[in-house]
Amino acid sequence: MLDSYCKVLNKNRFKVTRQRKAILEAMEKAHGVHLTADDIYMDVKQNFPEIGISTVYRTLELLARLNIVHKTSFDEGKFRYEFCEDEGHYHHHFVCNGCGSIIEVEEDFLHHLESALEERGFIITDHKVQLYGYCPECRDRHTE
Amino acid sequence: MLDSYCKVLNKNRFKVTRQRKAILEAMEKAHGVHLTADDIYMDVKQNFPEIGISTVYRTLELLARLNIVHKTSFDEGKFRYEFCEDEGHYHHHFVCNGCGSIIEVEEDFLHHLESALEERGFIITDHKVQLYGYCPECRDRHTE
DNA sequence: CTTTATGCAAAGATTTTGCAACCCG
DNA sequence: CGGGTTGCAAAATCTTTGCATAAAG
Repeated sequence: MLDSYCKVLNKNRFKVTRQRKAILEAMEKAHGVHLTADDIYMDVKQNFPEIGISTVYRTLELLARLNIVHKTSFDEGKFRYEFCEDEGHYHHHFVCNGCGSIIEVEEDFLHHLESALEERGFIITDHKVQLYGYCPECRDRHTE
Repeated sequence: MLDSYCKVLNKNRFKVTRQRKAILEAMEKAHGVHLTADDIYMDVKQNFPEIGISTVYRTLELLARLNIVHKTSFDEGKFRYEFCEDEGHYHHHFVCNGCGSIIEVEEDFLHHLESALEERGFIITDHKVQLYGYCPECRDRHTE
């Protein structure tokens, strides 16, 4: 798992440093949880006090560029990061208005999502869908 | 339109100030566009140079609490604001990876959304779904 | 060894807050 | 009038950047 990420780094001629390994390990340890840069910084710092927060940001940006981690905003004014493979290509989350907990959701369509969650005792008050891609104007520039 | 928002302010014992009216007008003028606080600040400043950016933030926060505007992040590191009524309760957006333009989408389910957009010449590369509400633990506290 | 990566500190960007002056109702 | 509201400046957050030093390959 961790090794495969290191291979991706090597393959792209990026160095596998202690810091990068520590960050990947911290994220692996918190599997399924959406971490902020600061969450990761605090965790890595325990065993690696010299690490700087800028290294964490730079590493996360690199991992995002390599499609190893996914960077998302849950409308909190900061970003959270998770491994891409945790949910494949698409991202379905439930955000609790009460405690702010973020829960992964598996189903494919919204009405399924909602009724499945409500059967499990959740109350859905709102949802948001964001599609990403290329609009007709940018399409040709992209496919060239 | 603007009047109805002022009524909501009055009804909740908030004052209808020149600044609040100017901010609502700026948002109405840009109907359908998702504005940042700074977009609104810059626009209002043209006819109202004394306005402060903190007034814009405080007003937007108030309007969001009153369900007049909706505050969302499009993963840009800042928030954007739009009138709630523009799309009812739910929020469907298309974000172009090329130019960053944000386009409203009407349909109700993801597969419909995607095929409809692709028929119109869009390329969909990714999507994100976020549901908001209460998890079973927070549910009772909320419905009390 | 050479190049990339790091840590620190400083800067940027966005948003929030304290407080005296101001103005809506 | 009186209390909510504003503008300003300063602070708080989160994130990025410049640069000399360190370390990976």
